[in-house]
Amino acid sequence: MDHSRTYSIRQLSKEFDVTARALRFYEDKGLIHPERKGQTRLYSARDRARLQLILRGKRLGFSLIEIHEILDLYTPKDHGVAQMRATLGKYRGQIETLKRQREDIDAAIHDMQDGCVWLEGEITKVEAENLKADNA
Amino acid sequence: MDHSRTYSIRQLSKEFDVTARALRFYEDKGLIHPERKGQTRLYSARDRARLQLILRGKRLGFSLIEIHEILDLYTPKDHGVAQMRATLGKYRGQIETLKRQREDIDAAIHDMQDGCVWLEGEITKVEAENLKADNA
DNA sequence: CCATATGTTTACGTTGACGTCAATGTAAAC
DNA sequence: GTTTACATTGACGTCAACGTAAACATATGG
Repeated sequence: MDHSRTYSIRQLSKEFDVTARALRFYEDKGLIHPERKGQTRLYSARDRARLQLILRGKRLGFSLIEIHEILDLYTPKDHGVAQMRATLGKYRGQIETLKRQREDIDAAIHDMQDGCVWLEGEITKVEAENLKADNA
Repeated sequence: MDHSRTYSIRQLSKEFDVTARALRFYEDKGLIHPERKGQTRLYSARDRARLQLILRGKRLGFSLIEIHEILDLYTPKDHGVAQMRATLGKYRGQIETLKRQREDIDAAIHDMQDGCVWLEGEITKVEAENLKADNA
């Protein structure tokens, strides 16, 4: 994890399996701010980290706007205690959101596991009947 | 949880805070199939349960198409052992998907909690400095 | 009897998140 | 030097997931 190297748009898009178009789109929406060497974009390790956060946010079903707000929480801006307290509140709100989401996931996993157990039972049932029929 | 009663479109939309338009849309996409008394829709407890699953899927960031496939897993269709085995595979795949998603969530929660701790530290730091300045 | 509330279908509008060109630049490879 | 590969910026297209508006039926209370 070399912190000083840079990445081309192709390298990043390949590594994370997103299109270059998507990366430019994220930049357009203010989610990443890669440097420019002339015209071409140079992504830093920090940009890479932000991209990881973006993609994780997407996997969790957040919109780009929401992800933008989340990313803002990661960029330190110490504008007085009041601001910091407000940011702290946002952190906690975000944690609550995520926890609720985890409850949803846990419920879904349990449902699916119950379904698995039931289905396995049904399959063994049918197989038992097939055996009985074979022996008749 | 009376299993025999029915719900109007308004009742459901109010209870789950979705518009009637959305409910009709979900029906259009084949996600729910309420009965009709004449023209008007009558939602059963089963439809209500499916709606819950739909909304949970949405909260988890699944598309309506994906949710449709998930819902299919909930509707029993015993078409031979081969089909059941295939369905079992889909169940397990879905479980894996959900578990990966939970790892994402856990990571995000940890990040946010780290951020909280750090921010709390910064705030107390600044407060300490303010105190020092007051005593000077 | 009429207003109000709730229901319906059909159709077009909108927003988000990109995809898909087109026209152009640049840099390495042959 | 020219082809090849990858870069750029617009501009328009597209798909999902609804919103919104029009035009109408049904029923219920005052």
